[in-house]
Amino acid sequence: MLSFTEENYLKALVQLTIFESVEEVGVNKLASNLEVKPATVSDMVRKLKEKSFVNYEKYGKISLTESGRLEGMMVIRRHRLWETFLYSKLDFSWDEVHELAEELEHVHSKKLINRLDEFLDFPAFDPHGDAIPSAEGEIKIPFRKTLAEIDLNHRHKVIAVNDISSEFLQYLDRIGLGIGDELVVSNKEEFDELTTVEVGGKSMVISPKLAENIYVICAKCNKAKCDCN
Amino acid sequence: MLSFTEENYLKALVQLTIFESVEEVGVNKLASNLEVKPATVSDMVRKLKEKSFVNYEKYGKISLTESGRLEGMMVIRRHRLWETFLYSKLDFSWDEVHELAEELEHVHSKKLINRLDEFLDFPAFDPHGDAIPSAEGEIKIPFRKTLAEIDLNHRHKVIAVNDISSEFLQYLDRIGLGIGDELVVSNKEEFDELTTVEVGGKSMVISPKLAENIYVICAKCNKAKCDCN
DNA sequence: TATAAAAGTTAGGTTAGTCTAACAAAATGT
DNA sequence: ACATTTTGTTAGACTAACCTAACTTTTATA
Repeated sequence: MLSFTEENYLKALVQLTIFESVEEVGVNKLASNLEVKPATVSDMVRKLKEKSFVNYEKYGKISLTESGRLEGMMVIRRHRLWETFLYSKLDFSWDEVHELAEELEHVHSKKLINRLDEFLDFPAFDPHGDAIPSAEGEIKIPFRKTLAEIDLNHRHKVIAVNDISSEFLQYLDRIGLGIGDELVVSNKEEFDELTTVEVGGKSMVISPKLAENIYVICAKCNKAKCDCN
Repeated sequence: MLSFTEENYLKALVQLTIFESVEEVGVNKLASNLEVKPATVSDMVRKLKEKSFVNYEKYGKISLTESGRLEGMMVIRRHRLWETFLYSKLDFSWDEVHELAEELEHVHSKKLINRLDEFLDFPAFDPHGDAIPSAEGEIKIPFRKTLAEIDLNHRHKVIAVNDISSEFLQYLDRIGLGIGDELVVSNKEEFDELTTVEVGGKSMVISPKLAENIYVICAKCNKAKCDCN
């Protein structure tokens, strides 16, 4: 069984490679991410290599093996499911949940986490709008963009919101925008950064602040990093 | 902040002293309870004494200080609340919950555990029928008796059951006995240990096996150790 | 009450995960 | 292409929690 520490290394590696769309990462970067010294990482990486969780050669870069990737993903799955639980069942605010989930994520039990998943009704995203990996360690929609970042006239779908306070959700409700809606940005005003959005045959103007809090993916290829231009 | 290990020592001390109604306990007993060697306990107890969690003199007995008692009680509170959560919300069976709660009990957050308490509707007992300490570290009904142990003609209330398998609960249902019911033992047969119980105006005969699995308290003073004879 | 048994302590060793300090390799920039 | 900077490694040390083996104190019993 993996130790608390080993799990944190694998989680950090997933975040620094897979979530950043790069293959490998250096010792220094991993060390600063984990807030330990490079010397410590050097040692630990040797241990993780022996256990076949990473590929590594002296003075080289670190990359995850398949089993390392899976273990790291499982930690992230647990983290995000617990965050969702704390937020949606125990009424914690979205900014409180991370710290607690750092502890809860290390409880190892596939059964527990799958039951929790079911109890939460198989959520796709955590309260920060990050996708929750499946029990198989897959993230269907790994990358997000905000409404503020997408190209004009390209059909997108709302998948999550960043600020999930009830006021924010009520505001979205009032203007008629919700998770799952498909939309197109028809105009972005340089001068005041107002974004015009077409949704459900209607047109609405959205502030930069609002746009930055709405996550979308390409409606056609179901990815944020899409190439279906 | 207390370490995982220190918490386990304090939890064990609560179980070996308070729950057994004794003041103090020896190194060997604590060691065997924790499944470590006496030498290890000797060291650790010195550390706990420095932190004022226990009273201890060389070659003497170990007892909890008030702060040690409180910390130990908090671990048990967390353990029992998580067990209740796993059992009543995630559909784990009563024999599966203990192991998982051993891990969950070490997540430190007063806020989390109090929210969980609220979410579970302030349960008084965990799925094994053990009382859950309050946020102040108190157990209102610290001692339990089974139906097999109580005096004749003294009104008691069913507070919990030991075996909480669905078959057992279904059996209780069939014979018409449930949590909260008030009853009186009208007869105990020496020969075959059958117990006759009066409940809701009806009389029923109960096997020793069943009686040992039903926890009761005195209906008048709400305690198992009652003096209202 | 002397002595054997039980209970407890101490000394020294191990492992995981961290550190600092000194060193080595690789990358970068004129 | 060489010097400098960046990056990574190694050696040696520390702490927490455990161990074994040898020793000491307390307790129980013949």
